[in-house]
Amino acid sequence: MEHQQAPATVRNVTTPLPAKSLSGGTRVRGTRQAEVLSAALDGLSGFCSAQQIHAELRRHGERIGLTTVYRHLQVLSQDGRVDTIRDAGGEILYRRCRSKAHHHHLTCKSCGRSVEVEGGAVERWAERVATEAGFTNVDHTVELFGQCPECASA
Amino acid sequence: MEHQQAPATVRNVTTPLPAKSLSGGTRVRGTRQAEVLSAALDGLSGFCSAQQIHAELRRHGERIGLTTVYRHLQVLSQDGRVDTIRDAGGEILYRRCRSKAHHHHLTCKSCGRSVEVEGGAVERWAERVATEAGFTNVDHTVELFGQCPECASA
DNA sequence: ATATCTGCAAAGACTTTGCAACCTT
DNA sequence: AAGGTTGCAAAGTCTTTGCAGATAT
Repeated sequence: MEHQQAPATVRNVTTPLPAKSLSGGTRVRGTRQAEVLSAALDGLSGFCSAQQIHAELRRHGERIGLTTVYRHLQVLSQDGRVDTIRDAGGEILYRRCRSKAHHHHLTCKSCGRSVEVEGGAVERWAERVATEAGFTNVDHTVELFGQCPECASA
Repeated sequence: MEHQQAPATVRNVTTPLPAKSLSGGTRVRGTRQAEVLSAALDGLSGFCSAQQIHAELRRHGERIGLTTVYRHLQVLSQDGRVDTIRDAGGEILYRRCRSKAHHHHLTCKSCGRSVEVEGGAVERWAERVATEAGFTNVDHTVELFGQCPECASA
């Protein structure tokens, strides 16, 4: 997986290409599995692993293979339609992007729910620190973990 | 996979290594492997995976098994004597801690070298954002990646 | 002498790939 | 009918564990 911020040397001028009727939701090939997976992602409030999502779908009686789940999530993340992070165990966790802009996540350690936070300040800090060290083309990963209000009171 | 980053010239510094009398609770046995691995870590300027370190040691003629490297690194990280991060591929990367205080890393995507950066600004930002969302007991992970001066000019 | 440490082989966990059957267009 | 899609099985990664033999104190 490549963490590459948009290179400043992008000469690829606007080529919208709305081609397919990408009406808001997912439009790939109208397969049952694709839709079901998409719906599952919409229902998620926090990050989940491919295996968790798969298990959940099966539990609901859906007929879908783990391979398919992995393949869809892979494509979706490459297209930037889902965010991915890695948990402590190295598993990849997925979550549908809410905002299109660059952002970070504040995830609850207990329930897994997460909120997207705007990180202008961090962005500027990263840029500054990098410049001071002579580094260029800087990219960054930032994740916040804590306990959400609900879990804290419980 | 082709994780050919970090040249990580492991200098075979025959560190004197004070006569194995670790104060405190941890008692380590003075084995050749343990010393060699420790020396390798001291020579690292950036993060390296267990496999890279192992390969490097073997290249230098050291007789040490991959299992042993993994086991030592595991213990060292639990004791907080080495930092660990995960690369994009999910591999665990290790590096001897330089400063004891809380800090973050700015790592070169090309050569793997890294510098520790002080993150007061981020800490404050994280705290503020978390509080605004009602979260408590907040923790965070921040990693910066870019291209160092040397690699940029090369 | 003996509690540890080593390291090969095998097991585990997660993810990707090969490929024949299946389904949508 | 054509071509993308699916999913089982097998392969591939990185990492951990079982256990017998080697080693430090």
